[in-house]
Amino acid sequence: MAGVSPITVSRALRTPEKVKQATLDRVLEAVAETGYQINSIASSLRSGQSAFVTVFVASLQNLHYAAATQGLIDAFKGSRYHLMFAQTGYAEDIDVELLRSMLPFRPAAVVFSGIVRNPVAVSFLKSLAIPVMELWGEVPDPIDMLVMSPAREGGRLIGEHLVAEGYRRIAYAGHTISRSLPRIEGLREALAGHGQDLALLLPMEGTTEMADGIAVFDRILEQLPDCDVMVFGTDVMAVGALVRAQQRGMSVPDQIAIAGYGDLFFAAHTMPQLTTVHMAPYRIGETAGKQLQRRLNGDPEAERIIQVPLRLMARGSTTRRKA
Amino acid sequence: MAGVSPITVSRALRTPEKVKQATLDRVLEAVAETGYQINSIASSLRSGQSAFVTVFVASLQNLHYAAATQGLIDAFKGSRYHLMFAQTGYAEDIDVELLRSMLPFRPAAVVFSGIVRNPVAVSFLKSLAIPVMELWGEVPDPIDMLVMSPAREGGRLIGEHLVAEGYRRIAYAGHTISRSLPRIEGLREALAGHGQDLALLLPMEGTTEMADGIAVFDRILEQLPDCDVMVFGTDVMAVGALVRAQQRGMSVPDQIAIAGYGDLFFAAHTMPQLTTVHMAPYRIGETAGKQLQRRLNGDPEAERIIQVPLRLMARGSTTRRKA
DNA sequence: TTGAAAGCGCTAACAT
DNA sequence: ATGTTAGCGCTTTCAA
Repeated sequence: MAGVSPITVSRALRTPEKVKQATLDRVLEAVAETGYQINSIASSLRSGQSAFVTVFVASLQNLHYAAATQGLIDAFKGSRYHLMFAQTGYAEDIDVELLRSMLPFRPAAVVFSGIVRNPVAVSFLKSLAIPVMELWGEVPDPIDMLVMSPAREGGRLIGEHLVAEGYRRIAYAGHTISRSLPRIEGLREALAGHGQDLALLLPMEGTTEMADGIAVFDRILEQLPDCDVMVFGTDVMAVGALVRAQQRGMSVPDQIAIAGYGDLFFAAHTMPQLTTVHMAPYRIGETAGKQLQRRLNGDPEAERIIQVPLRLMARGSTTRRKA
Repeated sequence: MAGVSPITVSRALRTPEKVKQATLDRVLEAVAETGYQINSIASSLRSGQSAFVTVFVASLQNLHYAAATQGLIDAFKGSRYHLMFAQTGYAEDIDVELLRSMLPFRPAAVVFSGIVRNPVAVSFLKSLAIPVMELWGEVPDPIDMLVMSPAREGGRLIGEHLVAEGYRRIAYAGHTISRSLPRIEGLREALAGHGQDLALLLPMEGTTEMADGIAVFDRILEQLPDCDVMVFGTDVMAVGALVRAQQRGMSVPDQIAIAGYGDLFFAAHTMPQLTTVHMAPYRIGETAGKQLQRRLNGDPEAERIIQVPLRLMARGSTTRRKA
């Protein structure tokens, strides 16, 4: 229709600078008129260049993961890459079978909302020789690229804050393994710097819903009756604890202080407002998407490891009205 | 390696029943040994059978959408289809440009987390002749398939409940257009059945965050000082209002009752617990995924329109201790 | 039950 | 600056 060969159309669309202006105009006009849409499948097959980035997200019902995923989507908006959901699974226990299931699409890169720990999966991913992006975790040796939230620093910030506020009988409840471990270590380091330590460490590796916070509040007070502050692995549990404190008529923070982690949307609106650590999950995903694209575009400057800073949100649930 | 031609390998993997057992065994062994992975791109190109389902989700940071998306992902787990994120956009104002951007991948179906209203987009989608799944909305004429939450019924449930509890000066604040309109209509219908109507309708079409609920609480009382119950379009705003009531020292529900919509995870844990309507968003996505697969597999029984029932969660924020 | 030939729509490589 | 040829890896079609 434009009186040119197929390859010229291909060039007009992919590398317009290699086509004479007049030809380009005719091609584009014909494209517009016919509503021609390139067939990416054929294009990928011939060029060997896949346009897919596979994304492993454990659960979109986790607000942090959802926000990070949205940041990732937004970062890829307008790019030539398209995001594909993988058959979901927790990054921590991804197995090779799950990874193989994405291979038929020859993804250009893979993103995990988490850290891949299974050594077989790790070496498999390395063998693929495509960019691999991990999120969140504080690990020294990522598979390839990593955008992390410095959890150890987060724990330290809480610890310093609690010591400064004069708390002495400190309990922690929540996840203690993998992603949460550095946070607890940071917390204990900060306490140790002032000759203190956690008075109680209550590991809860399963779900952490509001009801768990409500239940664990009582358990902590049973095991540590003179506890003066409870630190939770997630804001959701912390809010559960706030509710339970109110139910039991205990004043927060005077009789019992409460801190969370994550700064979810309600944390600034509880009564009292919840002390927590802000992680900027959207920015984590967005940063990961941008870095990954630089890498995919062959930018040699693209850094492998990026930290997204977090911030202590010291609020009323731990802030004592000084006497 | 198995001593057979490529086509036999193809058959062994796609239609094993058409291959002799002995041959099949040899092929599968060779596949296992070599780690052969089919190239889905080549497969799709030749067969014309796409393995992609494109998903338009406005925002994963919306808990309902995130849950529905997770349901969708889980429903497609283990199937031959893979979900692709579209360049996000609100289904309500999707334009044809956005739709065209997915065409290069020749998707087998499209899913919208919402209802497509733009008439140009609607006719474009119809012209594609692939299954189109819309979610949530209560519309009589979906493009193709629809899994909906009967919002009119939801509004009616709230209305009947409020009348039964004896409320008279009823205010509604929140979205009033598109998806929210049937809910308001249902609410007003229920009230009308008892000779009542909304005393105040406060349209809020933008964001609806906790801070908005806090702010709008005051606005409602300014405009309707003798308001006895506030109904909000989302639980998030309703919780903001709960917080504001407590700040102002107003007892809920005695001085002012509050109801939300959506039954988010915190609704059963506020003080008092929040009256709201449960929508089962995960189930909406999951149902959509399952129905769509039946359709893609050519099942003539696959229904086009499915309702996922909702449930009134009458809780303390509107339940008067009867005298 | 298996295979040979052809071709899906595009683009790399090599002309011109 | 444009075109010719070939072929990406599979599966459809037809044949044996």
